[in-house]
Amino acid sequence: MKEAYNFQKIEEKWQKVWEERQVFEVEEDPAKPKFYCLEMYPYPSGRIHMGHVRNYSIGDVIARFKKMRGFNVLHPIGWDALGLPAENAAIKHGIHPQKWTLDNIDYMRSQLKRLGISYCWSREVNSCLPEYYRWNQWIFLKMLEQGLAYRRLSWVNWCPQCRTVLANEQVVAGRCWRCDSEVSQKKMEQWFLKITAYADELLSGHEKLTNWPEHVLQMQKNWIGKSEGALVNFKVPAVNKDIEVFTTRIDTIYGATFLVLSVEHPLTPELIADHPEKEKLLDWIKKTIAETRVRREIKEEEKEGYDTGLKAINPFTGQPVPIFLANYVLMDYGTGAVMGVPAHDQRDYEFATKYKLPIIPVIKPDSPDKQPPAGQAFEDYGILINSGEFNGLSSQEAMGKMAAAAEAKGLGRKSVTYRLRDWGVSRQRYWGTPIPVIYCETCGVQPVPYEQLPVEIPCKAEFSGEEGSPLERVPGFINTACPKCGGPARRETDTMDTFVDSSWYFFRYCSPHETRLPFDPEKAAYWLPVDLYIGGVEHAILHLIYSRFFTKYLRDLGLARIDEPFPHYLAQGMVTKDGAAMSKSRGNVVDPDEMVKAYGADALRVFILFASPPEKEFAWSEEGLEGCYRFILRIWNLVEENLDLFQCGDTLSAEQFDSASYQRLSKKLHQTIKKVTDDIEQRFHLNTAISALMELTNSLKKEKDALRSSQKGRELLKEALADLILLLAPFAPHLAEEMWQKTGGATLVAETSWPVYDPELAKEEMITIVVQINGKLRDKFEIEIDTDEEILKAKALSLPRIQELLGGKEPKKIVCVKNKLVSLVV
RNA sequence: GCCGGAGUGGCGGAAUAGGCAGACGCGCUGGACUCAAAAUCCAGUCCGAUUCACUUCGGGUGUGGGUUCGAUUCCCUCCUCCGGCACCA
Repeated sequence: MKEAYNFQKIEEKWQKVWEERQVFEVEEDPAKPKFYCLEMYPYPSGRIHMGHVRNYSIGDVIARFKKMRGFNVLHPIGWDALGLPAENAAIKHGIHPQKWTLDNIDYMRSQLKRLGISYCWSREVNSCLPEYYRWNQWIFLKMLEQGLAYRRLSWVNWCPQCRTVLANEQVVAGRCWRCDSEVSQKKMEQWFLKITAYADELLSGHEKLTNWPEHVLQMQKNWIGKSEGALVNFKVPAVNKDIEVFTTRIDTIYGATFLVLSVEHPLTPELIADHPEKEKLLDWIKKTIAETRVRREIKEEEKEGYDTGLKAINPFTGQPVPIFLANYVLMDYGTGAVMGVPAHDQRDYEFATKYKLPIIPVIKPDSPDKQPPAGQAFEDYGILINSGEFNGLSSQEAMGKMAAAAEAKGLGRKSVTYRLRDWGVSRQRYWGTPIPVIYCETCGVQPVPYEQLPVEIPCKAEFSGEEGSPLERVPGFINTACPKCGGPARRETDTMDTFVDSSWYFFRYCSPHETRLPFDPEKAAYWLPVDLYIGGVEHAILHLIYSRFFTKYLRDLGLARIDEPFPHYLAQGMVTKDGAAMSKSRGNVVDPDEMVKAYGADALRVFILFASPPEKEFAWSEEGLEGCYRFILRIWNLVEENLDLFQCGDTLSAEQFDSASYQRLSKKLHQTIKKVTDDIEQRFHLNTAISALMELTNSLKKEKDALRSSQKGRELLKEALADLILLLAPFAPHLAEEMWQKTGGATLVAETSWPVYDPELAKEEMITIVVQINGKLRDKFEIEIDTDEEILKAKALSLPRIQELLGGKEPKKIVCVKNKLVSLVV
């Protein structure tokens, strides 16, 4: 009696078994090779979406596969549980952020379990619990001690909608990355982490990341933005001060006919102190600062500047040059001051033209065809002219010599500048890690002593949505005693950017209940680095660069022993429907719950892995899902129909051995094992691995009747079915467990070894040789593998069709490739 | 503007080292089963010719060129789409 495929019953059954038997719980085991498989932990927004299903299904295939291959697999999950939406929910629906978050986690955990992902649940990490975020505070204090965490007054990106400060990375095209409202500028005391101290290593470390997608490395490179050049001092006799500029083109310095300072430059007030139109200037400066940096970027405004009336001395020419203030110079890059070389820089050219400043060419193109069109600066390298003793040198030679000359005279030096800026971590928010700092009127800024950690988020607070952090209105939180003098003091009310949490959570998984340190260094040394990290490319810059920074810092603290946390990063593609990313506003969201209900977790997993390779975009289609459901059903029926083979005692007596059929299936089986293994292990092409399983299933269906008519055939059929079940296990684990049990498997599939193929049996013994004439396919023939080229040639020439086409002519040339083809040229 | 990635049937995609383009799946067409439908099973399905037919021929991987006996694959040109950066001195 054939049993119908009841996925609901089967999936529930095996999820329970895995949980009860703690199949995926792991401990360090030096005897086994380890494998740390990690997917980006989710923000508990309420429900799992298809992007999560894809991310976690990919990871689960790898984790289950590695386990079957004998690895000690760590496959953890947790929750990126602090953050803005919880607070918004509190404002909107009056639910406490903690309750909202914990409820969401409970539901999403159940969803992940329903998908059958093989997580080690005892290591679950939750960043909104004090036992986790106290270590954010601990790390922060360590950084504070070493000057890597610091506080300064700075212009910050301010989102009026979210009423908070945003990191540069959270501003996208001048808008808030979350709510899309326009970002303005505000000056505030802010905490920063000195990621720039690691700028060079973050860049050079890329060399070790050979298993990262090229475009992600490129994005990080752009973000770090290293540029090598020189710092040069221009003296300003009128105020007896120096203005230092950064330039990557010191070879053009003889053409520097003016200086331009950012309006925010510290010397600005002094320079305009005696300006006749001081008031007008101050107004303009105010306006320019108010106009956000961000907005300037969008509009690419016309360059606008004011002459301060003062002169600086070009240290190379000795000539005085005017000093301007202008809107196109950024204070937070380089020194906030640049030398204007209008002949060789397009921006300076436009500025000089507008304000009628002299344009002196000092670089000549090394070939006439490089001459730029009229109205444009010549920005390429070339040969120096009008440059005194440096005339005739190439730009490259000149840069070294001129920097050395400047240095010798104490006028400058070689220098490297980065676009990367320190990481502003202050947030005026409630649902975040409190920054563990106390302000005392007498003692100033005091760190919270380690033994007082954690500084907990106070339970009671009001969520009115008014400006400022809710923490500012919790007296019990704010008012405290100074740890140094014991006098009355005030707590910092800013909380940390949630990217701090995710910068080290992968360490915490190694020892999630550690109470003395953020994590146990010995355990971390066993598990780390993460062998495979899988997640969306939207985190290519932020999360992945912060995590690399934290890893290097934790290494320097002596806690970690690795330089890079994720040597292998698999950037998973987006899930789309109707040509666009799934989103509520577009109304094209497909709910995983409904799909699991209708087709089962196994079918959903198989489909989401089958329809495109992991790194590419994935287009949702319910027909496709149905197709995968049918595939699963076909396997189920195939196994059901042949269950008798697994019963003890062979009752079938027919004996008609079909050798051809036997050979075909045997070869197909071993080739499939090879292909599925290689596709998962080496290429992560899970889609082609599944298609190979489909092919094997089709072959089994085709050959099964012929095979069942002999003892030997039945043995092979049995073996093939058993292997098919094992190969299927990483993709459709519930189905595999159920069928494995039905066919008499004593162990759990999850604890069974991966099938091994016999290379001899996987080999083709006959191979098709293609015959081409002038590159066109004209005929083909079958021959034994590894046949000598001479024989191939003879055979090809003897083919009637080829002889006919040659018409008695001798080929001019014959190319023979073993096991491939014979190519004739006439 | 600069940097990176990608363009293959009606659709998602395959071709792993330069060697039979279109595996596998969806969709579609025809057939079987059925009173009928659904489900299932079988066959076909790149385009255009050609043959009663087994067939045979031509074209074909965004465009145009190049290297090669041979190019989806390597090189150059251009087009389109996607992503990142963007007054960075």
